[in-house]
Amino acid sequence: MPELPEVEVVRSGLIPAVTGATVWRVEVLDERSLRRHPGPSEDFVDRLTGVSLVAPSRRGKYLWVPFADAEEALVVHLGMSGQVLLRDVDAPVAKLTRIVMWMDQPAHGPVRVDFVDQRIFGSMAIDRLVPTSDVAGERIPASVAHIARDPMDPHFDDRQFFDRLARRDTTIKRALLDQTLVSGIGNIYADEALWAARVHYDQPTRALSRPRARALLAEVREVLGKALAEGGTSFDAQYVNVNGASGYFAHSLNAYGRQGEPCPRCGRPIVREVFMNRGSHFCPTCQRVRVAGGARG
DNA sequence: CCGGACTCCTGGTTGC
DNA sequence: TGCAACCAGGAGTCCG
Repeated sequence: MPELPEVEVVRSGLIPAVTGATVWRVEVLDERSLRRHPGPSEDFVDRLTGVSLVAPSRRGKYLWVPFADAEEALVVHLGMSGQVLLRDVDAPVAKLTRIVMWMDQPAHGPVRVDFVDQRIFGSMAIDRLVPTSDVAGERIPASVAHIARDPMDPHFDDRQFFDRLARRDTTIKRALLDQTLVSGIGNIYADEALWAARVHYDQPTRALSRPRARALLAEVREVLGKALAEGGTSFDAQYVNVNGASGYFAHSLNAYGRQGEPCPRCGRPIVREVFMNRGSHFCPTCQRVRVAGGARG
């Protein structure tokens, strides 16, 4: 499940290949990967063929490559299983490849960018760029404008986040996964940050004290930052690859996928419960629901 | 505003 | 061994 760190690895890997590149051919092998493109695949191909690209941007789990005209961008979401692969122009096309783009980059020469996606929850689309509501001169695809800034964004407003969190009548993991409140966090890093901060996934946000909320956000940044660092070290510039949980970050997980194994902090077994139709991994000893004014749950 | 159900999807795993 | 059922879940939409 690609989350912020994995998407950022893809973004940074794409920089040398696509910045200043001109697209000269596009082939859509599976139209389902264009589900979020408003129009038929011919429209996607026509609008992308011949354009020049600038350096890719990211917000949360969304990635986009603006066109040099600054009016539109190629928007990418990896979904559950999406990968962006850089290949030689005549390399064989891998199984499950949904979209293939050929481009020329002045310094790097010809390159092929393949969008591979097993489960097809990911997508590519062309969308117009609109100004952001909070930073002058900054633009974002219209379809991404509703997504909140991520915690690694220099313009992320901590205080506004805490205020919105406190005002919400919901529980903390639901809030962490709500991309309109804070973006980039998925199931894996939510469980990891909650474990690190000793917060139960079903903790009501209104009963989460400001200091504990502050500590949780710090752990979110710690977890994402660590994953970014590990992704950065294992990244091969010739081959942009994302494998999510089974990929490079799996070995450093404390809670996610470790049900039955001892909690690295207290030694008691990690438990997995189904919450929001996905697995929640936590230590029932370290992570307890607290109600306002006391400890219990 | 909130949450639950539903939808999209298929390789790998489990169970009989 | 064969095959069906099940599982993983990001995000949008609809509905109560």
